[in-house]
Amino acid sequence: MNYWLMKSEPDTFGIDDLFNRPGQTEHWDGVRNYQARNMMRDDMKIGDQVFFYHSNCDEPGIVGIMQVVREAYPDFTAFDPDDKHFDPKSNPDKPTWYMVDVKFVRKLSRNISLRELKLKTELGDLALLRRGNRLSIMPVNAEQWAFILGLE
DNA sequence: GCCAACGTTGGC
DNA sequence: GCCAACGTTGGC
Repeated sequence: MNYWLMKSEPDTFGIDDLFNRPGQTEHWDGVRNYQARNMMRDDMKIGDQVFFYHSNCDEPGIVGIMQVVREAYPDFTAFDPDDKHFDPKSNPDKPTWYMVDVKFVRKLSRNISLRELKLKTELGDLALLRRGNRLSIMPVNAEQWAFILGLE
């Protein structure tokens, strides 16, 4: 089993939005970065555990846990001209973009903030903390996962 | 709102 | 294939 971290802006889709979805499940659409897509398409498996990270907000940080419940399939929002993430170069016969379905597992008892994570030398290799990192999906190794949960 | 970092685009 | 211009991300 693998561990991941996925970012979302709480103003757009936060942990509470996932909690309130039917079945507490939602497709993770709108990823338009090849590196992030490749991880979803090639490496994300059912049962993988994912940190839900709130980005671009007052207190960016890890707020909850979800799990992968459906493996990669075409991101249909790329075919919709009215969708914010429409991509005219992607077509249903040969989709460029993929998504997975994720299900709410639990909220953390508190927001483990980016500010706090940066202070932990144990997390030196965490992609989130690397300079200039902009990926919206990134791997977390087992040690990092356990360490972060230990901060809760 | 600013701006650093980085990905993408398109002219050549 | 190079690289300048441009767009986006996301912390601050």
